[in-house]
Amino acid sequence: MTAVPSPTRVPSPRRREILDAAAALFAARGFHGVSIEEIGGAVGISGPALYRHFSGKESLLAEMLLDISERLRTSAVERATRAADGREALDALLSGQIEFALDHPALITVHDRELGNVPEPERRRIRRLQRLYVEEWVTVLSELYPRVPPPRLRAATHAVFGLLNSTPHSAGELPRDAMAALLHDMARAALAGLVNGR
Amino acid sequence: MTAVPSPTRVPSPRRREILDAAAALFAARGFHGVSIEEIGGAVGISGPALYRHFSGKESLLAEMLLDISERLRTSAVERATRAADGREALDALLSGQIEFALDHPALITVHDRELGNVPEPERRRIRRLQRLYVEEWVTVLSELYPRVPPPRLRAATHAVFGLLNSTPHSAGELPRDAMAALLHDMARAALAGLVNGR
DNA sequence: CTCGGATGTTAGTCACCATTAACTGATTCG
DNA sequence: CGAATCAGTTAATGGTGACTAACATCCGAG
Repeated sequence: MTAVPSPTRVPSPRRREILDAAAALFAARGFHGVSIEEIGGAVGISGPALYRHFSGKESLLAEMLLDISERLRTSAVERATRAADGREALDALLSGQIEFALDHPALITVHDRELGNVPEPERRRIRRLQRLYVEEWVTVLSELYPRVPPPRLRAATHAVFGLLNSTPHSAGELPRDAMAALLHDMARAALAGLVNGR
Repeated sequence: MTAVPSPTRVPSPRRREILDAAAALFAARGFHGVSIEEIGGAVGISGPALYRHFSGKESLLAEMLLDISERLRTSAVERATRAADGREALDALLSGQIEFALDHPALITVHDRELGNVPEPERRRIRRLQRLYVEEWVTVLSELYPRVPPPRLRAATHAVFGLLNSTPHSAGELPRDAMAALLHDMARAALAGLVNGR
């Protein structure tokens, strides 16, 4: 009985390597469009060897999404609490999400595409983390725009995520720094437009 | 030899029904995550009966994406040419995209998710239509913001699409009209932020 | 030195799935 | 009345793919 390492806190480099390769493949052709054999091939081992590292294809996906959700949320909490005021907190959240989206477009893609393929125990946990991440933003925004009701802020948050996560679509259009600045400015303006209305 | 009706201009109600059901399923679990049997089941017929209407699963997807791309683009061209000035044209484009995104979230989802699963002759056509759609926006925007270089406008356009297409994520947050107005305002503000910079 | 665990490999197995074949009942139209 | 076409049905077929089994190799302790 070879114990498959569960969500341990010290992931072997191999596991991470596999997760990265799988993310790129899933982003390109979708979870069901990629075979175990291909994922293995992408890291130089072949097919069933993956079962030495993950208990199955679905749990590989689950761990991938769980990891992404956790990284996003903990980073958000850290950044928001470090900030002095609301405006600074918002900028910190924006920078965090933009950095992540620019550094890991494949993860962004998989993250909002493949939740429906995660089996049920983990699906709930991922959803929970995603909700917490959104609520982190809503909290910051409601300090900044106290007159805007929370459902509106939630919708606005999702809209901003959509804006920031457009990076996989506008891949080579601009150099990284210019893209980061553009997204930051547009997002901030969009949120300001929230309160100005028409 | 039963002639399978190709992209005809008068789609039978049955075809449309099948396309709608398939779109919902693809949006939920991805192209390869849905079986022919399920698609048939969703419209009350079973499995192979689909081949009376489409020549295969891939061509079903191809037709779906082609139809979406065409609707988006022709609507954009019509609206833009009908408008009096740049500002009006932009508002018309915004309204069109928002209306579509609110009415057909599943189509939006499939549209930017599944292009990679369309076989090659049609893939090119779809890409072409998508590019034309983007260029329609870029044209309008470059009239409105003549000092902003086109690559920047293109990136901004993708960002705005991301913002507007967030509707599948913020499903029940707001009533439809409020959501439409919110998205419109945020998008316009985001684009204005394009030129103001910081 | 050797034993055990970690990490691979190749060769099944078993399910599922897209597609085709063969057949059936309606409806239309000549 | 037919005959053809339309729109279904159920029963193969063939391929692919996730997962398991059995076997090999490499190391690092004891």
